[in-house]
Amino acid sequence: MPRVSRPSSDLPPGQASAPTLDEVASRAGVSRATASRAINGGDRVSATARAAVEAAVRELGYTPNPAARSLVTRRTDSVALVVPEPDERVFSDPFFVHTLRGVNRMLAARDLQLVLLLARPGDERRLLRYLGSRHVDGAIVVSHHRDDQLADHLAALALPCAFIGRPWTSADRVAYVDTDNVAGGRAATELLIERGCRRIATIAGPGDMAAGIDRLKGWRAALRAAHLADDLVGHGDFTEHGGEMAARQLLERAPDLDGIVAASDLMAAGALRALADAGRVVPDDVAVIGYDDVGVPGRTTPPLTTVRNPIGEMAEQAVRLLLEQINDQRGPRPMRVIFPPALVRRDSA
Amino acid sequence: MPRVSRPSSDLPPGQASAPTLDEVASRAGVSRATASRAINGGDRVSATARAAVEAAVRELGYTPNPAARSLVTRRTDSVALVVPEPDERVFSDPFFVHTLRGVNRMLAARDLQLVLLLARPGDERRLLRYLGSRHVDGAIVVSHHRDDQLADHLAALALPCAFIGRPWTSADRVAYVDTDNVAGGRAATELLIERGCRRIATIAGPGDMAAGIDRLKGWRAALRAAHLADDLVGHGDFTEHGGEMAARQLLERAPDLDGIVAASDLMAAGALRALADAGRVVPDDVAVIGYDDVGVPGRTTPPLTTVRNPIGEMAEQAVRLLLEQINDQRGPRPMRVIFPPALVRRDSA
DNA sequence: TTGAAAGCGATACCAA
DNA sequence: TTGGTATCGCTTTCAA
Repeated sequence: MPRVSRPSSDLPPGQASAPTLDEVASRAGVSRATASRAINGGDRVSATARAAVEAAVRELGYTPNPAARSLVTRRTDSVALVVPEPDERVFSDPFFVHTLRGVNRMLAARDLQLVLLLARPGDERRLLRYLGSRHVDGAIVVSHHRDDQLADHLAALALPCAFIGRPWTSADRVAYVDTDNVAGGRAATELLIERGCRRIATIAGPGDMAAGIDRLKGWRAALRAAHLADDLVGHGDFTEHGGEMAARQLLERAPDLDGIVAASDLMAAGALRALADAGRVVPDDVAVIGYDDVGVPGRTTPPLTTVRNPIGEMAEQAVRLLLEQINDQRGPRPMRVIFPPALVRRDSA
Repeated sequence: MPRVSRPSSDLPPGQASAPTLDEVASRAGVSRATASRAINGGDRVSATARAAVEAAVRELGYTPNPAARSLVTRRTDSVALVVPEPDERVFSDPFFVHTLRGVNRMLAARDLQLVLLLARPGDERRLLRYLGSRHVDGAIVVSHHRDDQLADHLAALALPCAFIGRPWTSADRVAYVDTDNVAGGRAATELLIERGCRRIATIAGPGDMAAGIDRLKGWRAALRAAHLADDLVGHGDFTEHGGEMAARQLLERAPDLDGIVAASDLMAAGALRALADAGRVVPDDVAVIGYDDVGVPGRTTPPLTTVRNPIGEMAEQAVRLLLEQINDQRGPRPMRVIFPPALVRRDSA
């Protein structure tokens, strides 16, 4: 049992109720309307009035009541980041963490607050209810899975939204940013082929996420174009452990494999570990290439060659797409930004 | 350059403006007041009226406007989770991730929304402005550092708040939950002593966090009580990499060390790696003990003996402390809940 | 440039 | 149990 203690205290009796605009106005000797203008747009206010209001604001420590404000502006100045992930896996993936930080930074720059919506499968109703009641001006959705049908629901809500990563359904009805994952998978595979690999496996991502499917498709296309076998498919869940397990199995199935295309850096790192355990030298015996290029690649042994996902720009564009919808009163409308993949060569391939 | 495309679309013209309580009321054939009662408290409403209102709500897809509601209730029904961490490190620490999830779960159970406030050092003003303007009903603060003086500021704001981990300052003015880190550090060290270790090092946490300092203090107390040397102090930053580096240095300084007390599991995992590289067998050559017991310990080789931090319960109690303040109109008042440490024996010590 | 006044959409008091 | 109405704090016409 925990120890609970409650020190005796003689704190001030209650919360000093926050000052209102009225108080600011009367202290500044102007009307509430003028005070409001001085604080906001600032247009059409005399310098004297503005100065007086600003002084009053400072002296009183005034902050506008956000509820009152958004009741009339119909803006909440906050944006939801929706993460439809049941478990904590998402937080251990640098891709997601950097996305979160990128989005947060872009929003902060525009004085918008991020509201984190962690949605477990059962929470979906809650989630939609929250979004539906306009607590937020819009939503950014990451790590989207096949079954949540989030895009359908959001499109139906007519709530401005932007997906990071192409949604499974309603891709023509909602805005999203993505990289060309097919091209990325293909480029990664072609690099190994050029290097001389002939027995190339892949560790694919989850089958219920667009990125996983697309990168696999790119791998397959490259192999077929080169008339190489495309039977070596392992499956991981974007985690390091999953990548390690998958690599072990692949090595068992095909001891002659000489290349691995992993659908994420974390999985590639796991594969490196499995290869080291098996006594294979990277890249001489087996070349390995990852995906994402964030956080992981510099720290592995050897440093990972990978396909770069421009996370910062993706977050930036997602916020831009969202704001366009929020500001254009016409409501949600589809738009997409697709980034080309970029190979980053280090030492693993 | 990214590819931008904007498919032609013929979407519905604009957002159907959300239905208001008035519309619900008139559709149900009752007054707005009755409709409000039926939807909320539900007390003092006839069964007929209630049924009519509920039907109207369903047909119209009505959701209360949160801004209007909180303008009068003076509640926002949302709570901030404040994370004063400059970098993404915090997200790679399972301790933090589980705390986040625990808090989110407890809040969701009470229909409160979590608002994530990631505060970089420069953002401190922004942060306080946000909290000061009563966007949220209260705040939970984790991963608190010496320099941010957050506790002082929050106490001054008179905003209900609860810290997870004892705050540096104002510990007597704000509520917090914590584990007894001194006792934990001591217990961990005593375990190694009982095991027969005589040259025991520690990898301490950051010097600007209470948990880091306290665990170090416990380690020192145990060694002194046993008349053993307490000179082997390494420093890490709660990361695996930091733990590995610290362990390497310690091994160099004291090749005869036979025990390591790490202030977090992640750092212990790093130490395990360093020891393996150095050819030391754990626990026979060197016993290792971690701290936290979440995520990491089962996955290391060998599995980590550690000190358990009851994260779930801590999150639960933090939310409870916060809600007590929110519901008792008397405003913030200090309270603490301290959990006793619990050793979890596995194979590393 | 300024101020008076009309909402925004809910809750809650008070009579009925 | 119900309905009328004041109120929450702010923005935004509309006249002056």
